[in-house]
Amino acid sequence: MEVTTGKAERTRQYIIEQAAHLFNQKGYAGTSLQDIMAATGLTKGGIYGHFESKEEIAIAAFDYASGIILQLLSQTIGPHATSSAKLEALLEFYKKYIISPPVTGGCPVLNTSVEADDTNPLLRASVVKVLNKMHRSLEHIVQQGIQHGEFKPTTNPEQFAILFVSMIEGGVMVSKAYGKPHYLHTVLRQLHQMIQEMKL
Amino acid sequence: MEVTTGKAERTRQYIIEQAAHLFNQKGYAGTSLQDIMAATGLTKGGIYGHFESKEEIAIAAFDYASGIILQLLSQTIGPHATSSAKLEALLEFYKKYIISPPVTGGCPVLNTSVEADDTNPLLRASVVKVLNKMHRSLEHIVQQGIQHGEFKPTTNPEQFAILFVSMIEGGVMVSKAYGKPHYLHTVLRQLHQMIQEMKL
DNA sequence: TTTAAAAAAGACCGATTGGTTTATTTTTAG
DNA sequence: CTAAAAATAAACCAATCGGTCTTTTTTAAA
Repeated sequence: MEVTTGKAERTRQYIIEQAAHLFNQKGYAGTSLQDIMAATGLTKGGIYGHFESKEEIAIAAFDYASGIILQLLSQTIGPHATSSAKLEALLEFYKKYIISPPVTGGCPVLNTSVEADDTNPLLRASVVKVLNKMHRSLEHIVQQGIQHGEFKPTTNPEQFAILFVSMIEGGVMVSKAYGKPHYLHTVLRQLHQMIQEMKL
Repeated sequence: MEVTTGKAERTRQYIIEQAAHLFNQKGYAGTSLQDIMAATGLTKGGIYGHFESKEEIAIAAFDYASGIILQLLSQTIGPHATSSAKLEALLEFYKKYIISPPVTGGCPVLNTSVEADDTNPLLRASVVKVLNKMHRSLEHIVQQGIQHGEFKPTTNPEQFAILFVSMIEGGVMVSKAYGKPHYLHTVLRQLHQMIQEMKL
């Protein structure tokens, strides 16, 4: 009976973690096996003992990176009772996002989506899965808010979810381009106002 | 006195045009000289007679691609008299954007920004220049709208410009990830509403 | 039409790419 | 403690990378 994690699994996870930061900064095409070798301190043989291809590493790395984000988002909304408190907490989370992103290189969903949408169907599918989770989670929060008489019944949960994700991803892109948090902050302020207007 | 364009200049322009579509789809790192050779029908020698490096091609290609967008945006707002008509015309422009993008691969500003922000300072600088132009143009439209008594004097032009660009870029990213225009359309509808609320 | 100059072809370069194979080391279970 | 198994190193592979150089072709002016 297996109690502790085996060495292989730990090494595999270590490779994924290091690769995630590389891919998120330099992209899939821009990251070489040499880069991953240097970052992990492993040789090619050591790496290919755990993965079949560079693509498999990339997919695992994206799942890991996006998993971190999803987990942090979950932790962020968890402690709050009301829907508006959950949404405001998310805004606060993203306010810190640019200054110290959980995964170096910014938002893995944004980065991977832009690189993969025309070139890598598997990665694109992974991106869509994560976007779906984010949308569903936001829709659920708004839905709850309506049911609890916190938000106007005319509020459209799907519409809000799309706006929330699009605005934040766009704000992250612009802020990263400029290297200034100010742009994302403006977007977050607008989202704050939109949340207020949803309230009864 | 020079009347017509020389052969060299025409070929250079042709390379830039072909490369622009490749870079916009596959990215800088994902596009090889072989790709450009295949797309142009030229050999390496023919290409490097016009450019010193792949990076020089990439920068010229981005300037070309973003130039097309800026020109189309200018043409879009040109014919309209009022500020709100100009802004609504922009929304209409972006509605068609995903279905038939002027440059294959989506938005060059989004694509180049995401790939270059951590890796290529020169390309990033080019992106910032284009973003500045877009922001200034939008600010000017809103400014005019205020001065002509069309928009509320409390309207913040800079804020609107940031929101406009961020929302559209974010909407484009999500729509391209899903392969469905619906997401961008939702964003455009929200922007339409925001424009209405700016009116006196 | 000739001719000098410009443009493009194509061979070539070393370095690097993703990936494989074999030998060696390390781990782990009996 | 030991032997089987797992993990890693390191040499190796063909293909491709971005880029250079020389030769040939094309262009355009005289």
